[in-house]
Amino acid sequence: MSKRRISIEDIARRAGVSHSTVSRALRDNTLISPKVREEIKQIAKEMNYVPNAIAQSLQNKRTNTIGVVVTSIADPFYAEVVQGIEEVAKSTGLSVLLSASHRDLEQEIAAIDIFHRRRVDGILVTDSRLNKHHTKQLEQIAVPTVFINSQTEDQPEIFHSVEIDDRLGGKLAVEHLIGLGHTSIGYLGVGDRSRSNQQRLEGYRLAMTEASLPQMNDWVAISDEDNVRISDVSTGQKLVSKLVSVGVTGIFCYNDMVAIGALLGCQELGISVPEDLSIVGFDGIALGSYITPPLTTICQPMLEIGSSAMQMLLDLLEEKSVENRVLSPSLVKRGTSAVFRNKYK
Amino acid sequence: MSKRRISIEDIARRAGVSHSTVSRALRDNTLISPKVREEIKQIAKEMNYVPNAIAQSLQNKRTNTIGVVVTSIADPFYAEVVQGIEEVAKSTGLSVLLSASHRDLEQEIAAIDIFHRRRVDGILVTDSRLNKHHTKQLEQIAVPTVFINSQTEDQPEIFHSVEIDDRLGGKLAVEHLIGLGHTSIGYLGVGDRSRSNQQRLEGYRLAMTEASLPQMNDWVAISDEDNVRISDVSTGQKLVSKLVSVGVTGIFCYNDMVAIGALLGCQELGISVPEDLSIVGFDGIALGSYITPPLTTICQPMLEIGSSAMQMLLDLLEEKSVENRVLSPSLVKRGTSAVFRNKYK
DNA sequence: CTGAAAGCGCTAACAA
DNA sequence: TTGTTAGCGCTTTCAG
Repeated sequence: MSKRRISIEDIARRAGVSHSTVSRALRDNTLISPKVREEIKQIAKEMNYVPNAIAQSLQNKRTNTIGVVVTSIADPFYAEVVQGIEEVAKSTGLSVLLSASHRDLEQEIAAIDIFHRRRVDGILVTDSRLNKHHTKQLEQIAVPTVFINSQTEDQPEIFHSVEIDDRLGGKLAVEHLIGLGHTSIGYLGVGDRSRSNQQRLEGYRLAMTEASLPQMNDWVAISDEDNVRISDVSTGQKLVSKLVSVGVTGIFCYNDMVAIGALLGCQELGISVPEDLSIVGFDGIALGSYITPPLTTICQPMLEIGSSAMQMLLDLLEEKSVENRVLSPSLVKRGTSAVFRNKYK
Repeated sequence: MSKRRISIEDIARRAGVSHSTVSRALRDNTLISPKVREEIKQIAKEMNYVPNAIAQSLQNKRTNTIGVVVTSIADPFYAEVVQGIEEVAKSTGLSVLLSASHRDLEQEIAAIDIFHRRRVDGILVTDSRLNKHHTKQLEQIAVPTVFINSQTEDQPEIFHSVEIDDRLGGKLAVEHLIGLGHTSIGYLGVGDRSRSNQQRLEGYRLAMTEASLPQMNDWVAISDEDNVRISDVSTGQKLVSKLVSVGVTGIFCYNDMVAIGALLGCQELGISVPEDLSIVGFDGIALGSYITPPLTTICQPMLEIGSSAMQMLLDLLEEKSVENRVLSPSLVKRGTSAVFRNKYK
């Protein structure tokens, strides 16, 4: 905090009033006569007074700060979500503290704990790993918390959340491929995001079943959970050959980064997309539209996810009752998916 | 901050000691006998005590918080820089408040102002628009501040900064193209980033001059500064045709997003990269390596920029003297640049 | 080794 | 309409 700053006492002395008069004047309290109010504000300005938000917080029991836990700051998906969050936070005068969990439960808990000490007014957590064993802790914290796309399978009911309908997304992706005439369709998933991966896979199965299409075990490739942490791109790049070798002509990938990896893998293998293989991603990150061919994907409304989670938090702060939200993703048709054509015809 | 939390007074009462003893015990002050210390810690744990960082800050005149202003949270370049910042901040027990300026001076100032009220210990600003007219204000704020890749042309000496050597970067890019045999080389820049655009252009000119290559005015295309704010990708996409029509065979783009736009533009125009045209970007964002062909670029050490700016701030906080840093970018050869081949040979 | 008391900068009863 | 006084929860002299 450095040096000595001007305080309301300094202003009071200069204005020949008490410090509480200054406090009131600066906050436009109508008890103070308009004239005095203006004078005091003028003096404050002259003295370059900057209110001490820390002292205000201690008194008001409100920090006007929220904490946001993201998996990684450089993750293009959550970057957009955070942008949505920050915009509405800023417009309501809230500041945001940001911390990365790297999908690690320990780090997630540590971040929440720090937020707690700092007495943030609310917390937003993405991709949470918290499960019911932590429910008690969270209850004690007693800070309004909203989870965004939580990875917890057994989510306690007391949790507030904004989520994407992963199962619907998976279904849409696969239905799209089926609509293009594909019948041998694979799923390329990640092992370290239990819930969303599971749901997207369920969507895949659902679509296959509804279309009365056969399902082979080896049409589903999921990266090893306990693997050294490798990037989603590498996952896609490595596993795509496995799927191709068992004859699928369309692949639904867990997300856009995996899909891009798959695309890269195809290039290496000399497989043309979408001529030989159709690929569908998930997320709708900007990157997807810049690659060649542009990626067909299931788009999550990222900004909206962020802004509505933030809005939910604001409601919670005002003690309004809120309802968990499940947002729907939508298909964005681009260049990596095409009508099935039998090569050997 | 909600409800009533456990305070050291509560613990003191339960332990039958004074609150100052508790305060000392919890911070492992050796004045307190080891036995009492342990007891008190035990009680604190049982009572789920969480220290109030706000009260501590008020007393200590230190918030253990830094403020970071970025142009946009979803900007892939600054996202990586912030990641570098956050990592070292976290390791030193500092939390980071994040705010976006959208390259707007007003918003930048507003963000800094809020950080000031919140009494952050230090501030990091990327792409700053602040000029010497604001020097006084900044001096008054008297909070250690480090600028990252500032856009200010007349940077006051009192500013601390970490910058990339844009001119060197530009020179490297163009020398690379010259080395490939290109002689008609264009620059595709942006009008709203005065300093870095200027410097990169200078690097371009320098390389051309040193190679005794001719320079045409219409080989340089720069987006209209006062234009409605359009994305860098659109800038590249729109302006590339202009450059191509005047016969350049290689283009150095202001940054990777512009380069990607240029690439997209080429696709529309039926121009093959790198066969008909070589393109070099700037930044080295991950995205560049996922597109086809992968982007040749001038890479900035993003994580290092972030971590060294943060390190500089830490030194400033410890009242050490610091020296401004200018980091060197480096060429990353990938697929968008190739040896010049005369089509009409 | 421990406690009493002051104070960080502010807000808000309660008085005047 | 304004001033006095008491805290918010903590750290830190200064006594004991």
